[in-house]
Amino acid sequence: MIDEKQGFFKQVYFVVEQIPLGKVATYGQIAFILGRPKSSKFVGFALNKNPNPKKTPCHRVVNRFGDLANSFAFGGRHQQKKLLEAEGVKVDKNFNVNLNKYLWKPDF
DNA sequence: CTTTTGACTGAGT
DNA sequence: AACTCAGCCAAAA
Repeated sequence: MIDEKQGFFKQVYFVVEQIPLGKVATYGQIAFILGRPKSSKFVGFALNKNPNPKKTPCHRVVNRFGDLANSFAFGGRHQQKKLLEAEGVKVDKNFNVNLNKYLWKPDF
């Protein structure tokens, strides 16, 4: 569960870590889970800091259209695309994923 | 302490 | 869904 006593960023990392392999989540969705549906920016902001790139699968987080983030801390969109495809998520040449198929359905 | 910032989103045009 | 405007609010400077 989410420890609300921890920082907002911490919660973001926690939720992102819960995204199952082969699925993706949107910033707004994560923000909603955290109780701050309007703070979608901060989801990305938190990942931008990305203190734990090994533990936080930022590549599974996309915007509401299913497009990969404009910037990417791991080393570029190509890297992200590669990581997603390695997990069974098909990413097209425009770095877009099929949300209807791959969107994560959280249990919260 | 105040101000800036930011990987977004939704409504309006 | 193409583009713009504004809101959202925690962390960093």
